[in-house]
Parts: sequence; C-alpha cells; structure tokens
Amino acid sequence: MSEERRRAVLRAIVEGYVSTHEPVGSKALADAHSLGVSSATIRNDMAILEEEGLIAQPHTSAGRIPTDLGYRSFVDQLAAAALPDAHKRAIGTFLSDAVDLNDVVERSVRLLSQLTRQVAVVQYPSLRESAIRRIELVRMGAEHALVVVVSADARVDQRTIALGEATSDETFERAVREVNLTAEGLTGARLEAALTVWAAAADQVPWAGAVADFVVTAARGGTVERVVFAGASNLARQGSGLEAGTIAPVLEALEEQVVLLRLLHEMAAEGDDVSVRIGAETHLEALSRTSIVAAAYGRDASSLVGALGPTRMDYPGTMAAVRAVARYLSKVVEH
Amino acid sequence: MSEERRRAVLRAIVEGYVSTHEPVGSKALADAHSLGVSSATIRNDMAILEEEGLIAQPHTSAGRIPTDLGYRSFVDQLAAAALPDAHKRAIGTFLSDAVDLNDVVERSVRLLSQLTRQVAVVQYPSLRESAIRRIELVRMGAEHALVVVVSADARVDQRTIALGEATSDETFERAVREVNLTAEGLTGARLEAALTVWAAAADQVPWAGAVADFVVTAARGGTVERVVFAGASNLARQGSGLEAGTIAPVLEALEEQVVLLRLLHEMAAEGDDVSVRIGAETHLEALSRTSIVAAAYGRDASSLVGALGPTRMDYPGTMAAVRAVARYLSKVVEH
DNA sequence: ATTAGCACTCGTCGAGTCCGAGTGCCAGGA
DNA sequence: TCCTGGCACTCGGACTCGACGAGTGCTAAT
Repeated sequence: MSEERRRAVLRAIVEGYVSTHEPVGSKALADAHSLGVSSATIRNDMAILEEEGLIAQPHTSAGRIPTDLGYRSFVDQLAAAALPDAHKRAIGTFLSDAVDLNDVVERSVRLLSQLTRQVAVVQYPSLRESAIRRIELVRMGAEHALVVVVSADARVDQRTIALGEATSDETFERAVREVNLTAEGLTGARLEAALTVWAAAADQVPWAGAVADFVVTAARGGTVERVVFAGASNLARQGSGLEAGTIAPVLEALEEQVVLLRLLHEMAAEGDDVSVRIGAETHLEALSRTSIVAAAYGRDASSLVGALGPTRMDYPGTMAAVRAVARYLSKVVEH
Repeated sequence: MSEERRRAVLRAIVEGYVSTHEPVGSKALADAHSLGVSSATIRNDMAILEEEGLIAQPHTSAGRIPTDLGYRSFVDQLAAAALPDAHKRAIGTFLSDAVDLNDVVERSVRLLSQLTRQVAVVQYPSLRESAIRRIELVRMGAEHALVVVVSADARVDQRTIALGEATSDETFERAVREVNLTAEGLTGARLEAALTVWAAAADQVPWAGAVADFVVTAARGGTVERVVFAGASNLARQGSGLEAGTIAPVLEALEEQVVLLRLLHEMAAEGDDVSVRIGAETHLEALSRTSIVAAAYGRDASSLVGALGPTRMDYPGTMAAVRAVARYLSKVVEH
C-alpha cells in the first residue's frame, strides 16, 4: 500500500540528500526517482513521514532532510550490500603481507579509511589468556630494569620496574633463571600461585613482587586496551557535511581513548553483524552529528573495527566495507 | 634610531595580531603599546616595514598583518623565554612515571600538545647500535613464527617470518638455542658475520637467513622511523586561525609519515637549539599556512620533538615549551 | 486514493547605501 | 632631520530592500 511507497520515498530522500548534501523536494523526487506518482502525492507522504519524525525541513520552503530517526529506519531496512570487487582485491593485497600484529592493525585502519573515505577506527584485539613462554629482564641503569614477557600466543609485553635498592649481578641473574623456571608454560591461577610463592621466597629480591604482578597481567591478555584511528583528514575535507565548529570535538573524542572504547563496547554488546549508531544514538555530545558503523572481529568477536563519519554518510557502502575488513581481520588474527 | 623603533613596531604588530587574530592599525599601536610616538610616525614605519616585506595589509583600510618574513624576523630577534613554573612542574610529574619507551613518547606528545595548545609531534628515538641479549622464536601455526629480539639497551623488536616448509619441533628448538649462542652479546659486523656463518651451516633450517637478517637490523637500531602526533583537535578548534579548507591537507600531511619525517630531518640538520619553520619555509604546500617549532633530543640529538600550528601562533611560548620537553626527553632517554 | 492547481512562505541573491577604521600625504614645528 | 597634527580618500563590513523562486499545504476534482 502507501505504507510501502512511503518507505520508498524515505529511501529516496536519504539517498538524494546523501549524494547532493542538499534538502530534497517533492518535485525533484517525482522527476528523478520514477516512483510513478506525482509530486503532490509525494508531498502527502512527506507530511506523514514528517509527523512520524523521520524527516524534517530546515526551514519552510526548503526540501526535506532525514532526521536521525529517518536514517535509522533507512538502515534497518537495508539489505546487505555487496562490496565492489576492486575493494575486495584491495583488502587482500593490502593486508596479506603484514609483518606483525601492529602492522596488521595499522594497515587495516588505513585501508578502511581509504575504502570508506571516512575516519576508520580499530580496537586492538584483546587477546585471551595465554601461557608464559619466556621472561627476560634487562638492567637499565642502577635502579631500573625492563621486564619483557613473551607469551605462547606470540604476544610481547614490556614494562620498566624500579629495583628499589642495589641488586648484585648474581642475584639478578639468579632471579631471571628462577622466574623463568617458575613461570614457563603456566597460565591463569596456577601461574599466579607459583609466582606468589616465588616472590615470597625471594627475600633478596625486593622487586620480585612487581615482576610477578606484571607477568600475571601479561598472561591475562596484555596490558591496556587501545584504539587507533586514521583518516582524520576525511572529517575536515571540504563538503564532509560537518560544520566548522563540530569537528574539533570529534577529534577530541577520538584522541580520548576511554570514551570511544566505552562506546565500542556498547556496540559490541548488541551482537549484530554490523552495528550502527546514528547521531544522538552515540550518547556523546561530541559525536551528535556523526554516525559510527562497527563490526566485531577476532576469536570471540571481542574487538571492534569501525568507521566514523557525518550522519549524512553512505551507509550501505560503509557497512559493506566495514563488514569485509572485519571478516578479513578475523581470518588473520585467528591464524 | 628609528631602526630600533621599527623592530619594536614589528614586534608589537606580531604580538597584537597573535593575540587578537585581527589586523592591527597604527592608532591601536600608538595607544596601547606605549611606544612614545604618535600614530603618524608609526604609519611611516609601517610603510617601510611593508616595503621590506615584513608586513602586509589584507586590503586597503585594514590594519597590518605580519608576513612569513615578518614572523621570521620576529622569531630571530627573540630571546629565549622562560617557561612558566606551572608548566615545568607539569612536565616533571607527567613524564616521571612512564612505564616504557612507548609510554614516554605517548605521554610526551600529549603533554606537549596540552602545553602549547597545538599539534605536538614526536619522532621515535632512533636508537644506536646495540648488542643482542636474547632471541626468542615462537611458532604461530604451522607456517609462521614470531621472532622477538631483546637488545642490551632494552629495546624489543618483533616480526613474523614464514617458515617455508614444515619444521620439526626438535630442529626448531635447536635453532633457537643455536642462534642465541651465536648472537648473544655480539654487535655490528661481528654479529653479522657470526649469523651468516650460522645461517649457512644450518642446512635443515631454510628460514635461518630471514631470522639472521632481522636480528641484524634489530641490532642496528630498530626497524623503521616513526612519528606520532596528538592534539589534532587544536587545529580545528574555533579561532585557530586556519580557514576551513586548509586543515584537511595538514591532517593528511601528519598522517603521511614520510613527508613529515623528511621535514623533521631537514630541521634537525640546522642544529640550532630550537629550529622554526614558518609558513612557506616548510616547502610543503599543505603546511604553507602553518609553522612548526622543533627541537632535537636524545643521545646524539638525532630525534625531534615539535609543535605545529598556524603561522599566527605564540612563538615565544611554544619555543619554550618545546625546548623544555626536549630537554626532559633527553634526560629520560639517556637514562 | 490520487492529482492538478493555487495561494503562501521564506530563504537567497544582488543592488544600493552608509559608516568608520585605517591609510597616505603634506605642511608645520622641534 | 625627524616627528606630529590634520585632512582627504579608500574600501570592506553591515545593513536594508525588493525581486525571485523553490517548495509547501490545502482544496476541489477525478
């Protein structure tokens, strides 16, 4: 019925506005989009859509613009779009010769920002618990040492600790041997127990506790969560659709890891294939004019990759690109 | 003589324009800056300064604005300004409890961006040659392995390599022991020679060459040069003095490591305490509206830290902050 | 339910006007 | 020689005004 057509009108408005950046009027729709009805009918539909809160007009005598709700409705009705072949190939070639985890993440975020012409965001994979393979201690000056922990799933964590008081070379070397013997191959609770015993027994080594703590957290799956982004220039690019004043807060939010991480976690909890937050749905003042499209990747789908841009963005295309990169990343991370 | 006063006028113009963002006229100068002369005299001086290319007027009947050359002259006459005590303390507390090199760099760049309210840039310290302390190999799946090299100066480099064909666990373990025995404590040419011999002898280990190569480059001082930045939002902040269109290219340049690195290298070569590039002096189209203030840090002063902002920026303050952070970084990096 | 027609709204654009900040220049004074 | 007061001049910014036109909402007809 007309319900059907109203959806079509909404879709046409969204597509029109996204591509032209200008409010779209009933006449233009009737002419271009072959809906088979006259502009008057479309006007009636528009009036209803406006009542439903899906579109709005910036001022009388201007065309209509989708509201956040309108975009939401549009996105929800969207069938998964296919990614252009050229992009598919790009993903393969771009990511295939990455050289370590850092490199994979770095390349992914660049690639995604290029595919979507938006700001790409990648959360570092939060690796799961893993056994200890080797612990290395390197002296740095008289009072500090670097602890390097290599775990069985090929992660490397490092941190400097204070030695507190002078430690002789012999006791230092002995501590290294001991902690390796104690920790190697262990994981989780048993690792923690063994290290606690060792630290308590090593009475000549006041910093044993610090080492033990760090080794345990490293085994638990790395230190802190991190997010990297690329393509910030896409925000500022002429015609991005963001007014001058709105982009500084967005950049701040991007550099403010914590707030972004929380948002990503929320989105991950939704459990969809790709999850989309539109405008105010981000619940962040700074991002109230932007949308974010994200997809989970990795073993237990615990990490996220996404793209962030103005609410007026190409949702089908962005979603396809994000989905594809997430799939590929999953493959790579799971080995 | 009047030469002296003309310098003062230039300085007053720069300071006035920097703080108000508006062209400054002769009347305002005569009133505010207690130069002890009338506006007419100042006008005459201005005419001369304009002939010399140090100032310009955006249009007739507007005040004067410093040109790039004007800023340059201003900067060259600048005595080293002192950093506010509050900032000094901030540097100490902020950087003192950094936990590893990454952390130091990360904190520095954030701190500097806050002190200067500009985009801060830090080049990773390019560490010098160093002996090998320990090499760790971790299998990843059947066909790849991760090489982790810990060097004596507490650097950790890692990279995945392809194993080529199936390798038994025993040969793998043996290779690890052998390569450690071969490389430990060595450096430079002797390291390279020893590893070449080992790789040639290990006929059951086709990937020995790849390992040897990576170990040598790691010993040479790490993999690739990197630059990190923070505070991009300061560029976009309302009233930064950059027109809407100019900030996208700047962000692009920042993300484009190579081009930025070359510029920093050039500046390092100048060998001043702090080195300043103003506007077109950067020789980069994208940065033609921005200035960059940089100072070297580290052992052989081989790495740079800097701040980038609109040509209309607070040079004395920025230079002081950059200098201070560079000093502190030097201290930390040299242990 | 759709359409054609019509009156109405309101933002944009260009022309015209005014105002004042700031200048350059000149003649007179230390 | 250098500085100053005075004066005519320029020109951009802000404001007003009116015409234009895109786009709408409503109503009567199909």
